[in-house]
Amino acid sequence: MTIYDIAREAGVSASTVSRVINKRPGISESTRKKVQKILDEYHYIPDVAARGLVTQASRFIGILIEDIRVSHHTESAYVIEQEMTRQGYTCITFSTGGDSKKKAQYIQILEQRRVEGAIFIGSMFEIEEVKESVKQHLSNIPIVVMNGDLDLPNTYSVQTDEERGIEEAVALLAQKGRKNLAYLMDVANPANKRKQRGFTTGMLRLGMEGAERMIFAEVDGTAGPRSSVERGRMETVELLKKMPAVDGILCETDMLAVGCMKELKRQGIRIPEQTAIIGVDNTLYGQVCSPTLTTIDNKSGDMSLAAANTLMDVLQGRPVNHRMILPAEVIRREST
Amino acid sequence: MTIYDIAREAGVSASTVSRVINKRPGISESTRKKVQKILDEYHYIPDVAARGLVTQASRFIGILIEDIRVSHHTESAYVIEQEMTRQGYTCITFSTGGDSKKKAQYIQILEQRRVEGAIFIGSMFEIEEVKESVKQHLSNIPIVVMNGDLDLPNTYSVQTDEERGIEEAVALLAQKGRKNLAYLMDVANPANKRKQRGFTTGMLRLGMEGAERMIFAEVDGTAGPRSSVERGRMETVELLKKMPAVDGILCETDMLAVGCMKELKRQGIRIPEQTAIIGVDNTLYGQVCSPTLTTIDNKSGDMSLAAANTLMDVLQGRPVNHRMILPAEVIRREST
DNA sequence: CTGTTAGCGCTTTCAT
DNA sequence: ATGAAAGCGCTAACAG
Repeated sequence: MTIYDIAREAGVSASTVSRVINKRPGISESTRKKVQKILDEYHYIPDVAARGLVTQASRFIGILIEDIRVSHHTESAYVIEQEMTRQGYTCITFSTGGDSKKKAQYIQILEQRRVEGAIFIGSMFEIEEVKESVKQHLSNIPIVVMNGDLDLPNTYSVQTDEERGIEEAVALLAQKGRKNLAYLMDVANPANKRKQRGFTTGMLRLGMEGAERMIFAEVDGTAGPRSSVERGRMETVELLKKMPAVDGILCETDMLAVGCMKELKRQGIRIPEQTAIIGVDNTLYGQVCSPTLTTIDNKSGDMSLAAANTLMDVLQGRPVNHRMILPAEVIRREST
Repeated sequence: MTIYDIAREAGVSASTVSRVINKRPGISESTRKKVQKILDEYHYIPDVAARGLVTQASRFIGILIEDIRVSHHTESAYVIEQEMTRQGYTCITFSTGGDSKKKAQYIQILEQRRVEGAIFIGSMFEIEEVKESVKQHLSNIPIVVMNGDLDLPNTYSVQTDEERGIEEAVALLAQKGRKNLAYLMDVANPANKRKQRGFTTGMLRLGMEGAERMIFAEVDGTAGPRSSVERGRMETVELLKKMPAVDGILCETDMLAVGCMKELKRQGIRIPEQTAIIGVDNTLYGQVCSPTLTTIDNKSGDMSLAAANTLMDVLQGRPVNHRMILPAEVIRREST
């Protein structure tokens, strides 16, 4: 079914049909009715790709995520997709994985599809290869980076102040009388570097010595949820050997914290009496485990909405800041 | 940058450039090199929509999910997207929500985008409105329904035998000496109806009387992960009132089971000594909670792969069965 | 108010 | 081996 088939059937020209479809003014009510009837009869739906070819608008938005299975990424993808769909755009979403070459490949796919804008979810996109690829392939469409920054004329950054959130968490631990704090790290990426800095400054600010020494182990690789739990467990084994007096542990992610708690419980260490635990992300896992987990909520829902809105603003020519920072919030539960 | 710009720059015709891009034979090595050089220089990427217009192939696959935030749906979307991307297709994924009218709307969007195939994830698509909409808008492309069936000439069904899995779970409970079994239900949908039937037959087969009476409460609405946990908790409150002697509870989903366990623990009921619990879905939540949850693995990863493969098979003209059923597996953990 | 024409970026005969 | 021309389904001037 093409517009010509409809036109022939209705005894009018293709442009008239087009006008009816697009609700353009300047058409007699009678022809409109006549054409609409045929349209309905055949359940005609226009080919938006063909339309896009002439209007030069794909109505596509590209979304790149490192791994959609990570729960706060899922949440982000969901919020953005809902919002964009509501605005008449269609989202093309890819889980790129950790590999930077692959990220560049996906950027090419976005160009192939002529997306009108893009959102990159996660600080792992804050790397040189991506920046270069964006310059080459997506330099004239707006791109919003969540929890990261690419610092290009066409990129916008929406972040949560996790660094500050971690500082507050350190303060909370200190206030609870904890003296021997450790920081458990997950995968190395820019956002996590910022969190780590938050721990260091938080410690220094409270006059706690040897912050460096207390930072634990850095691991490379991909941050799958299942692997993070296991890593948390293993890091805790090591931690307890090196620092038996530890009484407060700050974990870079909830999943890490969940693994950490598993091991502490296995060794008969009571939470929070002997050791307090704090995670990051405010996932459902932190509510499901027991004791329930104190966590730093990085407001991924708010951030996602802000990202979607920012993109729409740029797309519709409204003025927008290139950087936007939302506050994080410490959510207190049983583990502290 | 269009193919004509490249052609002019290289001093050849557009068709020659097209031939180089598509690696067609019958072109001299020298022109190929010359053209390729310009192509690389300008980082040229073809517009697949324009290509699709002439080749009549969008290379799009549509994916409809009720809610991508439900963890086994996320997993499915991930597996399918990876597989399809590997095959050169691009996925357009939508979270449709529970509303059946909305589902029909999304089907229209898939037609607008001229997807070449589609996968519907979840039994909630097994409804008349969807079937009608598919007949009207997607009657000539292959559609794979996961965990459900639409029973149309162009639809294919891939399912896990959860019914049988539940039967086995009932047998496990009986074998552990449990006499007073209850079945906690989540949201009403076709897949859950099948599970419920599994419980009933499982009970009857073991000669356990009054199966009906033991089936608990049916709730309508959307099955968000957070709401399911809360519902599990509340249903358990009711259950313990009506059936204080309950010593084995089968929950329709892990999330429900997690909520159920939360309440049992709150009331000081020991798991599994006093009451054994079994969930469905084999989510990470079941590994994170304590005690860890015995669950029925519905193999969503396998099912997703099977769905993706089935779709590819049809797309490439290989013979395919219209129905495919995979076995479920009971995973034993601490809660039994 | 409606039809004719051209063209979006690409591929594909058909000539040469 | 290469180019010219037509056309995919649609919209957008421009006429009338």
